[in-house]
Amino acid sequence: MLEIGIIRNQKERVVEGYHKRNLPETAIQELDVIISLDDERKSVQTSLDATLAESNALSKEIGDLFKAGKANEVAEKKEKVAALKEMTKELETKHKEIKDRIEEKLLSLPNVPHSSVPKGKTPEENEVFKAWDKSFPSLHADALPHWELAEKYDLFSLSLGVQLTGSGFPVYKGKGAKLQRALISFFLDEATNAGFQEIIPPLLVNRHSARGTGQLPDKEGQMYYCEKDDLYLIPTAEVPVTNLYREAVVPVESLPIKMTGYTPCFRREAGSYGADVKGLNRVHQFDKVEIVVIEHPDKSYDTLMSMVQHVEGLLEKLELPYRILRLCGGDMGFNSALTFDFEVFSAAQQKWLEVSSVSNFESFQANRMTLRYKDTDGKNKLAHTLNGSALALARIVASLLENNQTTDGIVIPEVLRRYTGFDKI
RNA sequence: GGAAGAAUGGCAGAGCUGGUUUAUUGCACCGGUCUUGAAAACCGGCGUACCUGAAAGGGUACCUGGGGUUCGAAUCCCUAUUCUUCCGCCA
Repeated sequence: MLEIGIIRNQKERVVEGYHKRNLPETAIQELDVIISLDDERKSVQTSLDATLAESNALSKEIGDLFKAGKANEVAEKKEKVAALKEMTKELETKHKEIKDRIEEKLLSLPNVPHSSVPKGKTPEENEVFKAWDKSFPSLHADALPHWELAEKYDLFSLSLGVQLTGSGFPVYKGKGAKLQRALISFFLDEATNAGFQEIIPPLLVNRHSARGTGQLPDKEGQMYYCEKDDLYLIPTAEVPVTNLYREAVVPVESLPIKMTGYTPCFRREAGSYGADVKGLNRVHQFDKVEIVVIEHPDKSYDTLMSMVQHVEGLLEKLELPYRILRLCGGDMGFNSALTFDFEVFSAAQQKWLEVSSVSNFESFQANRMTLRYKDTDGKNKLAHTLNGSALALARIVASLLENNQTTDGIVIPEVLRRYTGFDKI
């Protein structure tokens, strides 16, 4: 949720940013509506506070009269307070109504893109921030896509998942299962070695948490929901891990707070279809190691770059061909101010697969969940939050299988062998 | 699942027979006195959000969340949530 102060004081920057996102003019006009609603809110509060002050004073006088034994003089004052109370009620209702309307409008506005974000509507307009300048792996003639490799080596099965649950819920088996576990351990070890504290969070969250990181109301339809208990299955570890600091005030010295967590992720992916959903390209349940940072506003962009480097390191170590994109305004998520996407090249499918997304949300999430730090001047200020996948498993597995296939098996990257215990599938 | 009790400021912990209450006190923290320095002792300060104001200041709300009674509620009533203890069930 955008800070109302930013809308009031930096309106030009907001408008410019929204143009980069290609928002319709009606969305931009909302800014003025919000400002005038906020003006109204202020003036209503001024009268409300004055009315309350008057009743408070009268009540005190009534108390004093009772004590002085002048109960007979009380009636008139009581009537006055009763009249004030009517007024208070009206003003309170109005005040709440305006506040709710402002909140509702603020919730519907996306974050303001960072100045480096390119204008654009579609993924094609994303900027290649770092291209792959080495050669792609050359596969043998009978190279297979990962879903066929899975069958050939009995690594995972989507049809068994259908039997148990439905489409998009893979069942990993044998070396396929071990490979999952190896990747998770590898990613977690890399993150903890880089100073991220490991967290194992719950996989279901309440609506406050879903709202805190911005999944609600924006992505309600993308989450699995347990109606009976009013809980959501997490679409990413970002949700529980960031919400550990919901409504917290942390000392400035404790920044940055660096956390990592492995969780399965659940996504309904409503509306997806076609070739993109083949194999592990798009599934409803996948494993992911996430990194989350709570940072001082002055340092959040340096931190973003160090997170990008961390993810790059992982892909280097896995020896996968990758590139980094700086997302354009139109392709960037609702909450983000700047996002770098990582894509790995799948040699057998001949296409790039998104395996990580690293973003700075600035104060957008922090404002929604009131996550603050106590500054050296003693004031509480909104922190910045950042997160990134490091990494999402299913597509890494897909590209690993495809890129590393040879005529006599699939080669496991060197760094993973101590986790898998085998060097070839 | 059943029964009883509890939820107060960074922490501990009063108030809870309704009326000089943001709230006794202790610890922590900050400033000062003393000291060569530190500790101790003593003195002073010490919540958050919003409104108003150039500022100093003034005002309002907040004692888990929501609702109610009352001229007036931390204090009474209802409700939700969480925690503790006991009983039941159980990986």
